[in-house]
Amino acid sequence: MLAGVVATPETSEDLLERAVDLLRASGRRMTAARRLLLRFLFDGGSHRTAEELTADMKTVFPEVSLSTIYRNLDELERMGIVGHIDLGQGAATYFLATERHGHVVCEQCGVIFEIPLAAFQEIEKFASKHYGVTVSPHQCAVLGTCVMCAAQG
Amino acid sequence: MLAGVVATPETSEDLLERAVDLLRASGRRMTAARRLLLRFLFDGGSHRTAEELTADMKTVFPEVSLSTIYRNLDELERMGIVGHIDLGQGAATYFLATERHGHVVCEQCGVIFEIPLAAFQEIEKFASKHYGVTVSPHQCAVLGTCVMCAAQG
DNA sequence: TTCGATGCAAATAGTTTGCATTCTA
DNA sequence: TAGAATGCAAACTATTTGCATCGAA
Repeated sequence: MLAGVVATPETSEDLLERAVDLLRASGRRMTAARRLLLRFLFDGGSHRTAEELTADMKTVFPEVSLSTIYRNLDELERMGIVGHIDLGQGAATYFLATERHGHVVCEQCGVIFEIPLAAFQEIEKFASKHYGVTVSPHQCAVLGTCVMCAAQG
Repeated sequence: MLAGVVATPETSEDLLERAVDLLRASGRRMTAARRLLLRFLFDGGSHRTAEELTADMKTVFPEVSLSTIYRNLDELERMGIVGHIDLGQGAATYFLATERHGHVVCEQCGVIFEIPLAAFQEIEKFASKHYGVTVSPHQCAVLGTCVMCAAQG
């Protein structure tokens, strides 16, 4: 899977601060793994899998374990700090929730493209009008085929 | 997972005929499992998992195996007879490809709602204009929360 | 009678969980 | 020093694959 388009969070400072505050406020502890995960989430590229994040972190902190990363990502997601998309094919990718956006993912190579929420308006309208459903486009990905893969047949 | 809104294929006769023709034409064989799967796909409700389909089929043909169903669904999908969506959470659901549509899925209870492709136009436009990506909305699902689940908190 | 299709069991991938241990507040 | 968090290994779910056998054409 290739690296996707990188989210360039405009408020990543604020978000990090919020993350730390929320952790503190909820009686959680600032452990080495946690601190490092936050650093890698904020410094590294967006849209990475738990495995990729763990691999990166192991270069600095070799004893960190994949399950800790999953547990922390889960927690950060419940706190609204990160989001993730899961295509059902391959691993889920995690990203900072600084800028809410939808996704289009190439089915062939897995590159991820960000789509502004505005483009999801028609879907939101239809879903709410006909089914009373509130959609959360940032948690999903529409599949597609990118130029490169289309060119290769 | 509750049963979703049922697709009411308008051309299911044609599609079944096409399925049989395609199978014959490509040198494939009309086995008991294959015939039965087609029958259950066309007669039963839409949006069912491989496991659900297998369970249904076992009531009539107990020795059928899950792997056969996966293999056949895969084949039928490559032939354009069925489609499937995979939320990454729980099993993928399969449906007849008679009527192309997108999906919105309730994250809490899994009910599936169909969204007309027209509602995906903005996404298609944006993806093609900015990234050169061709999207296939029928193969994806946007997550959301249905009225029932929203009411329950 | 060939070779596509099947059933079964084992393998796989991604993620989650149980539990004894470690470390933060 | 309480109990949150961790690492490790094992469990789990959905799906795929290997292989001997079966059966449609």
